[in-house]
Amino acid sequence: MNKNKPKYKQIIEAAVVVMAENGYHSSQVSKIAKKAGVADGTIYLYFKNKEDILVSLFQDKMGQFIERIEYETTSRQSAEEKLLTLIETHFKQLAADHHLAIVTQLELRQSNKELRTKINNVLKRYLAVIDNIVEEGIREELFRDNLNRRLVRQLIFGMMDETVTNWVMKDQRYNLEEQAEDVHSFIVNGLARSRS
Amino acid sequence: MNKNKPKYKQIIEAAVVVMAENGYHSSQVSKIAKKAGVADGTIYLYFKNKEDILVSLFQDKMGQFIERIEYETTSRQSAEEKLLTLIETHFKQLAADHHLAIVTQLELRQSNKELRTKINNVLKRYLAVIDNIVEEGIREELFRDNLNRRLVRQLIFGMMDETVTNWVMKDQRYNLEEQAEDVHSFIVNGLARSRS
Amino acid sequence: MNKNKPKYKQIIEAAVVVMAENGYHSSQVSKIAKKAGVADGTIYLYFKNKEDILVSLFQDKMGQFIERIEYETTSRQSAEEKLLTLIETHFKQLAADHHLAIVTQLELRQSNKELRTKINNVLKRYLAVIDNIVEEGIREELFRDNLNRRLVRQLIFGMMDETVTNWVMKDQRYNLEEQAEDVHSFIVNGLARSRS
Amino acid sequence: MNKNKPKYKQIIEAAVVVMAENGYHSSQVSKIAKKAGVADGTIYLYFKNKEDILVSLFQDKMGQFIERIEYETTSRQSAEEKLLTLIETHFKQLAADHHLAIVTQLELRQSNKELRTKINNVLKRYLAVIDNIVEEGIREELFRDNLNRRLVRQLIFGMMDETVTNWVMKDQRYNLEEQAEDVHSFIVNGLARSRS
DNA sequence: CATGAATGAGCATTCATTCAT
DNA sequence: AATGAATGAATGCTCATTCAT
Repeated sequence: MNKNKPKYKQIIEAAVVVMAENGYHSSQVSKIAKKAGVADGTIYLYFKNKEDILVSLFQDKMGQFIERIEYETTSRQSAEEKLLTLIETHFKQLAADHHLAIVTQLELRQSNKELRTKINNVLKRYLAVIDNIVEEGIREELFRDNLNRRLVRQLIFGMMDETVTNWVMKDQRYNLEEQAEDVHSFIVNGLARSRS
Repeated sequence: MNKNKPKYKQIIEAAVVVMAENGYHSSQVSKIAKKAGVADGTIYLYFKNKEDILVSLFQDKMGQFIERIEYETTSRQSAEEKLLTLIETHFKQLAADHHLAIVTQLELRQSNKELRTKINNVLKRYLAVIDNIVEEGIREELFRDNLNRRLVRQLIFGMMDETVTNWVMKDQRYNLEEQAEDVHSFIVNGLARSRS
Repeated sequence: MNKNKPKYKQIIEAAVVVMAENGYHSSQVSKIAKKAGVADGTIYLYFKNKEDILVSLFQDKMGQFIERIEYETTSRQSAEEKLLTLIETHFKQLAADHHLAIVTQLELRQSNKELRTKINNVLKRYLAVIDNIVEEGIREELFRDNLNRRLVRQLIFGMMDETVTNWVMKDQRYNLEEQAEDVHSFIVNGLARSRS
Repeated sequence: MNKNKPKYKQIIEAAVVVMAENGYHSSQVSKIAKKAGVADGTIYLYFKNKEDILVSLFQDKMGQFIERIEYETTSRQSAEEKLLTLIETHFKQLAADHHLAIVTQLELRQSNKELRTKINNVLKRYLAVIDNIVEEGIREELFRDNLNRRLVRQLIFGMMDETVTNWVMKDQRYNLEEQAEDVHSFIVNGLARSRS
């Protein structure tokens, strides 16, 4: 399997750095190859084409990203705690890797619809994690059950995503992780069973 | 003033259609000119360059979009009603103009950071409208005051935006406006003063 | 006759200034029209096309230029004096009109071969003036008769032209007229009957 | 070094032919590439941009041109002989390469001031060669020393240049080399110490 | 006579991908 | 496996000229 060879990872890492530093439209294959320390042609031994680099990059990085969130949330007891951990871990990971934050929030969104569809497929796994927590909250009778479930998970994702994007657009000048608590509070209240 | 001349509007409308049908990167100036029924060079009598068409398009369309929302919400009594009207009007307008929905949710986001910054400036006005409603809700003692206000308006925008984007990515196959109520409920509950 | 109407002259004068200040390739018809205080379309009531402006400009300005030289040289007695006067008047006129110097020595030479052929036709009259002086010098037994006559007049023109061009290329920073005497001396000696 | 690779030379040669046959303004990069038998993009592996082709062409060709003149004149004994050899070699080389003659005398002069300045820098070396011969003539007490030296070398260059340009403008219909003797005679007499 | 809005042909350059070595 | 020289398609913008008013 190519994916475990060192050059595969070298190219992925180079692509993240090049794209974060130069932007999507200035990330030529030759620039990525140079940063990775390989010849242009070598790229094509590991990736089908340029788009494949970007999709692989996203799969690779988001795979780890989601695994980490799954790992951290599993150890929490309640849905409420799990949700807080999910938000905190989401923010923490992106705050810890500025290059990745720029790439996922800004640069990869400049790709065409086709690439974005593939990216959305990767995100499905994340939406499932969110959904599981919501379901657990409903079972715990913490969350209400009268909202469209598919919608709810999108809303939760949309809130976190918009928060991170704003932080990146503002050049990461303030502390992202501090906002986790408010986002969590908003969501928990939003989903809470109505006052009786 | 060029902006009121008929060709200015023709070109804007053509740009929306061309971009919705062909995608951002296949929207050549010549294609827009042809669809608008003018010569290529005529474009440049009304717009500084290609980017200026897109910025103008967004300002023009979002200007009307926001005005409509301002108009509809003003007549409502409470912050809660205003918020519902805002969400409904937001969804309704995009549901009514499929081309515009594709352009604002998918295509224009493929632009570079510079254009996206200009787009964000236009959106500030919308964020202010949202903020005013939140503030009113706080005065009415309907909404709580213990959340970061800048964050709250972003969260609300992010929820609506993600909802619309998903609907567009799913090829507008379901009814967007039906989701307004759940989004509204989520937000109102999310901001509600904590149970006492 | 169009050529005596005031707008004809306005356009010619505007063309000289615009070309001297902006260079040949940045001298758009619209710029000339603006400087002349007329509409773009008006240009075409007085000139067949853009090239016609430039040819007319050259004919007009060089016509006066040569007339002045003819006038000044006629009053001189000997061929030697006439030649000095010709060189001095040539240099003096261009030194007195910096715009014209730039246009004739640098900008108009960027035109294509066709235009330069027309320009050469205008210069024929000047070459004839030079030739007459050379002929007179031969008759006076001041100049020798063993050189190709067509060549001689070209050489004399080439010397003056190169001198002026260098002065313009050096941004007219030194005194052009001071060089007339040396040029004259070179030519008179060059044509002198061999020592006996 | 790119300059010694065969494609570099192919492109330069193609540029000379294309420019001579089509004129400066009709010398598209694609035309040069086609004539050189390479792809358009290959041009940019060897040259920074279109102007760089033209500057390189001039440096390359004029470098050889001047070297040849330096080589031929060195073997002559007196300044007078050297000057004749210089003129003859100047004329001979351009007469032997009709394409190059058209390009240097007509087409390259249509370039903008910036390119012409670069061209003038290349010519400085030629002016130095002329100057050395003049200096030698003065030391030999063949030439006089009472003329501005910078002016003299310009005048000599201007005479040869004008002669060649006229020959090219007349479609090279007569024999250029035959004129060397008269030009030489004019210059030698022009610079001769005054009769005593 | 005069206007100026409209026209549309024309071109340098980039960069993802290939393939002979 | 790795290289990197070569490829060639694709496009935003300018500006001389026209012509309806």
